[in-house]
Amino acid sequence: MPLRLATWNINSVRLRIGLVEKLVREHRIDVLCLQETKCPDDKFPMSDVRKLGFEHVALHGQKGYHGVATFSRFPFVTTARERFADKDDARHLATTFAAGPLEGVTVHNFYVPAGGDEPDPIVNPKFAHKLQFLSELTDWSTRIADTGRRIMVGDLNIAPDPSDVWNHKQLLKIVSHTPVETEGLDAMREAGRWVDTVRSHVPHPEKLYSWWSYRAADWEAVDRGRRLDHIWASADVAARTTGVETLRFARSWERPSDHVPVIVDIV
DNA sequence: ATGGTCGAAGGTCGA
Repeated sequence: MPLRLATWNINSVRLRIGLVEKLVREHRIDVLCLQETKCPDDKFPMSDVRKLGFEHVALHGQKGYHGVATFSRFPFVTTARERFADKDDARHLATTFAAGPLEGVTVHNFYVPAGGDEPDPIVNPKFAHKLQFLSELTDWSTRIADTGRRIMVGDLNIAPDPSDVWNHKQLLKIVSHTPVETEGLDAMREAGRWVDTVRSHVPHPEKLYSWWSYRAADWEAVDRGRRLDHIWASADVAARTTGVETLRFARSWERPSDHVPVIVDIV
């Protein structure tokens, strides 16, 4: 049986720990990477996580905002909590597996800044911050490009291709799909020799989304989604992926996150 | 063209 690794922007882990349980039990998740936990480490619902069978837990949280967490059935060591773009935001967590199917593989769990509404770094410091974060991710990717056995997952807050958004032309000036962002993400992927494992299994131009705004009255009927959540891997690990799932129906779970889980199977 | 909804914190901000 392949290992199942999931990434999910949970938008408050304490509010939605029940949905985490549903995901893990119904989809046999072995490694789970969460973003936007919005939870300080000392308030994390650890006993619930242990009850789900995750003996190995790494946290990088802060009060109120951001926050990432990685759980696993297989042992790992936490190898980094890097800071980017001159801020101490909790947006990265690296874990390196010590045993199991991912032995020797490092999983990087990221929550990239959303960037605010106005796609102009001059007037919008949040967008400037996002672009700086992206630039530093490209440098970081360049530094590890010659190494194998790595996975990068998370909410990258960019939908890179026309088939990753409901309307390419209409979103060109909307933060998450502007050319400076999509080209930046492409540059980063190439710098790190990352393989977009989701698109390896669900090729363009098939539409694929992982996020739908809370603001739409009927998200499913309108279906104005974006693919903001990603699973990338070095070529050696990408070659071991046997399939991916994007759990669109999770957007209809009770009191849902605005993002849905994305899952990859690895042998 | 506009405004629409969430969550955590908590006397708003970030998404």
